[in-house]
Amino acid sequence: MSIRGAILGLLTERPMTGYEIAKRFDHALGRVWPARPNQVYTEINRMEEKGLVEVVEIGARNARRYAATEAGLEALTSWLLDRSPPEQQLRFDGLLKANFAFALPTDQRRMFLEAERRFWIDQVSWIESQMKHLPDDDTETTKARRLAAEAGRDLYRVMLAWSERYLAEADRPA
Amino acid sequence: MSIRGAILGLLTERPMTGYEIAKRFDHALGRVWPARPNQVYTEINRMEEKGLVEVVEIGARNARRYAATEAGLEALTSWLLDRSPPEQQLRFDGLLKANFAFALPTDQRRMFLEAERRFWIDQVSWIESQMKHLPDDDTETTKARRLAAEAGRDLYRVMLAWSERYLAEADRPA
DNA sequence: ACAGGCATGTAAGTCGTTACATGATTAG
DNA sequence: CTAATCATGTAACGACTTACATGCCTGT
Repeated sequence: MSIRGAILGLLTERPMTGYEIAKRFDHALGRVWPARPNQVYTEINRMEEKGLVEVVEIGARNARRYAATEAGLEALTSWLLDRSPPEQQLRFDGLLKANFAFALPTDQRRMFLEAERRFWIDQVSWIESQMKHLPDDDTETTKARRLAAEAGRDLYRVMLAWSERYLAEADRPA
Repeated sequence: MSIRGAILGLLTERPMTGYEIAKRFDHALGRVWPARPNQVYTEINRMEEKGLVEVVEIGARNARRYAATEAGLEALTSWLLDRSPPEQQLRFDGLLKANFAFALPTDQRRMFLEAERRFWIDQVSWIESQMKHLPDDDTETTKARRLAAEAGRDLYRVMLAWSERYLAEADRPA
C-alpha cells in the first residue's frame, strides 16, 4: 500500500485536494512511485471510508480538501516501519533490461544503450532542477526531502555511469 | 510486460523449465524484478499460446523445458527497445519512504533509518557474493551481467550512503 | 465565448500477490 | 519411509493502467 503511505505523507505537509495530490505525483513523486489521478481519487475515497483521512474544507468547484486523521498518522507510521515484502522491494525494469542487453545484435545494442544514456542524463538534470526548488529552511521536512533527492540523483548517476561504461566496452570488443 | 521479457531473456541462455525460471527470480533477478512461481507458470502458458516459447523436452516428473521461438526473440528485442511508460519507470518504495521519514518521531526515525542501513548493507553484500559466482569468461552474456551487477551494487551503496548520512544528520539536529 | 486548467469519477482489463492444492522423484 | 525438492497449477483478490466521461471556474 505504498500509494496510501505517500498520500498520507503528503497530507502531513498540509491539507490537499485529490487534484493537488495527483499533481504532486505527476510532477515529482511519480519518478519513484508513479500514480495516475484516477488511482489517487479512488484510493482517497477508500481511505476516507476507513477513517484515515477527512474532509476539512470544501472549496470552489466542490473541491474537497483532505487532512490525515489520527488513525491516518498511525497508518503512515506503520507503513514506514513495515519491512515485509512486497514492501521494501525494488521493481526496476532498467536493471532487468541491463541483464539482457547482450541479447541484442550489436547495432541495436548501441541504440539501446544510447537511448538509456540520454534517458538517465534527463533524469539527473530533472532532479537537479527539482533540488533548486526545495525550500531553503532547516525543517525536518526539508532535510528529508533534500536527502531523498540527493539519493535519487545519485541513483540516476549510477545508471548513467552504467550506460557509459557499457558503451565504452562495446567500442573495444574482446 | 517485464516478466515476459525477463523469461525470454533467461531462455536465450538455455532452455529451462518453469521451475528453473522461478528459481532464477527467487535467487537473483527478484532483487530487481520480483516474480512468484505461480506468476511464472501462468505467464509461460500464455506465452506458449502466443507462440513465443515452445516445449523442447519433457523430462522426469513431466517437467516441460521451454525455449524461445523466433517470435519470442523478436518480442524480447522489442521489449528491450520499448521506452513507453509504464516500461522504463522506477517503482521504488525505498526512495518514497525516504521522502516521508520526517513524519516519524525522532526515536522511531532512528529505528527506521537503522533498519534501512542494515537492509542496504545486506543487499550490497548479497550482490557482491553473487558477483563472485559470475562465470569467468568474456562472452557478451557475462559482460552484460557483470555490468548490471555492478550497477545494482552501486545503487544499493547509494541507498546505504543515504541512510548513513541521514543518521549522521539526526545526531546533530539543527 | 471559449480555451485551459481545476476537479472528480466509472468501467474494463491486465498485472501481481496470497492462499490453497496436488503429485512425482530423490536423498538420507 | 519420510522429508526435501521438483514441478505445476487454480481461485480470489488487490493494485495499476487505459479509456472514457462530466462539469465547474478563471482569465483573455
